[in-house]
Amino acid sequence: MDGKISQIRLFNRFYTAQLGIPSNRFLDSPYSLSEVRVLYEIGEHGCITAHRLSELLQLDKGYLSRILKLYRRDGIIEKKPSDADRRAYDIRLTDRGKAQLAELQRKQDEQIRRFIGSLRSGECDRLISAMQTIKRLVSMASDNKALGDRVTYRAELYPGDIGYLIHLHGKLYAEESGYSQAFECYVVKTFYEFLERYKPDKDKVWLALYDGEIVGCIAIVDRPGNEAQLRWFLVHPGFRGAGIGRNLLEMALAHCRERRYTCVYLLTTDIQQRAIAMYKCMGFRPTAAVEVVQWGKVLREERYDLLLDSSEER
Amino acid sequence: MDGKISQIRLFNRFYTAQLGIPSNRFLDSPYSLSEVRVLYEIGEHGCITAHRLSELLQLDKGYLSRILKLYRRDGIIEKKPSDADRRAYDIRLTDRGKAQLAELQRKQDEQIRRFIGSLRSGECDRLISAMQTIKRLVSMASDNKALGDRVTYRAELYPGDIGYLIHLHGKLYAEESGYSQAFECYVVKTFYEFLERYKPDKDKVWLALYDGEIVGCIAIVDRPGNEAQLRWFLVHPGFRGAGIGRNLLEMALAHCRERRYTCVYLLTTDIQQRAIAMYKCMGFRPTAAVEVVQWGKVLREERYDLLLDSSEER
DNA sequence: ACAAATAGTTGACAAAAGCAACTATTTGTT
DNA sequence: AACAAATAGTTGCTTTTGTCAACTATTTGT
Repeated sequence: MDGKISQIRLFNRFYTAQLGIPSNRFLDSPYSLSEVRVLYEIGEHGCITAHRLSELLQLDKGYLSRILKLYRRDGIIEKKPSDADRRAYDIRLTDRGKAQLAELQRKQDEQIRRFIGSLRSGECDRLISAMQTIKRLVSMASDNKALGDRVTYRAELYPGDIGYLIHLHGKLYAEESGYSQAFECYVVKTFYEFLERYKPDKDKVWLALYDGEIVGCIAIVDRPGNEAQLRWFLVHPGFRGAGIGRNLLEMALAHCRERRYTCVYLLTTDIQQRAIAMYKCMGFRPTAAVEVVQWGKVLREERYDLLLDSSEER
Repeated sequence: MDGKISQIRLFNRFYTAQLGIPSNRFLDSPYSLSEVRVLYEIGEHGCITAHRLSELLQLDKGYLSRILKLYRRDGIIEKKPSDADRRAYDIRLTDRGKAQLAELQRKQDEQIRRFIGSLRSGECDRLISAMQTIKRLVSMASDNKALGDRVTYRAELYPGDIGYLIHLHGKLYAEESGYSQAFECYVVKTFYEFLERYKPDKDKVWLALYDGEIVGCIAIVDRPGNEAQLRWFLVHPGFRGAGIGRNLLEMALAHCRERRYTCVYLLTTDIQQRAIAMYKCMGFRPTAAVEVVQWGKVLREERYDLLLDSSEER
């Protein structure tokens, strides 16, 4: 945790240094940084009052008043008394002001262009997506919005999803349970078999997505004897404890009830205590167990079953 | 491209606003932002001259001189004439100065802690990794370092790699060539078959990594009759044109020569013109072709062969 | 050996930002 | 409806922040 904090502190320091923050005469324009920020903000809002501006930019209203006076003198903005409140004025950019703003943006763009000129497109894409990530997370941290609201679910597979699911299984089981590479090979095999005899009307995969990336999944595989197997249940460690696992499980079991399966079973190992607790909570009961040496570990492979009473459906 | 630039411009604006840049009385300390930046910089260097400080922080030397005077008055720093240059002074923090700096960092950390308090660990990890990405890319853009230097190669598979390779194939072929999901299933199958009869001494996979992430790969699969098949050749679109593909191909072919294969062949489709050009350039020649309807497209599947003359080895 | 450059200091000054008092209006309370 | 409290905006005054140029003491280059 402390490491994370100092990382952020370092980034802030780095970025302020990069931007060369305390720079006046912003980009050769006759205006200072604060003045330019005002210009941008007016441009963004189209029409705005001084009070709102000072709120948004955290500027002293006296100071702001002077900046606006300057802009009016230069023909950048025009003020007209607000209809709603005759103490206040609606401020908007004149054509000249719009031109000035466009010119500023052009200069800034030019600077950025030169700056990223040496980056390859893939690197540039990474830069931008990293910036968007920060923007989103930073505004989220202040919004204090719950994680659950930012996670979406999808019951469809898009190209790349299967590979990513295999990737997650291989990576997370290696990191968390010390499984060897052989486990990932096994996962490839299970997916291969699944895809070989995939029945779209019966088999189903649900994904939990955060910011477009898969952070959880679950699947139901049709088995002989009107049974269903629950597979590939996984939630990314950084996103656990927010009910994502529960949501996935509930979606999968709802599907099983709807399809009138008589029984849902799953195979797991004694290492997956967190998942097992959740299975038990949903009504699964252990029905078989066997010791195996697999994936570089000695494991107790367990089977859990949940009998579905379709009469509950009424 | 213009979209990328405006994204970056927006981020800069957003982040400066977030940091609340023009704030004096930094974090309730008796010092201003500029003064604190000086304090940080001295702390970081341990011992530094005023000239170097003004260079690093882009501060006027007169202004800096006054800041240092203030710090000396407050017992934050001590100056002693430099041994090397008697015009200059070595500046270091006193114990009191170190305490002051630590206190500042503590306050800043506290602020950050409160700030990220509402984030889940996975989100926080994303935030930090995004910040590191930006830091790295931004310093790289000014370093003007070539991409090639930032890409590493690895001839070993770690857990998660296979899944990620399948993911990349599924995603990129869908995006670039319009292949359907079925293609990814096919890739899963090819990997399944590969892993089933994997011969560590003969079969080989090479990965190109950028910032720890796979951006390219190639593999050699042992085939009957002393032949080798070249498979899964791929370079992430954002990283093409930097010689990564060529490097991968050369590594793979060097391996084939070393293992004294008589022939290397590969299967591709007419859509992959970019790869085909590279194959041809390395000496591959078309040997067979067949029209197929596959993966949602009508494709011309082509086979290319490269005969290896082991006498060249001498 | 001597001109040019460099590290640091200081005085004078301009720009940026904050504070408080003031006017004109609106809002809320009884 | 009357009136106190709050709000939008302006202005004068102040402090803080930062710039510029002149100056001293030393080092560097030729």
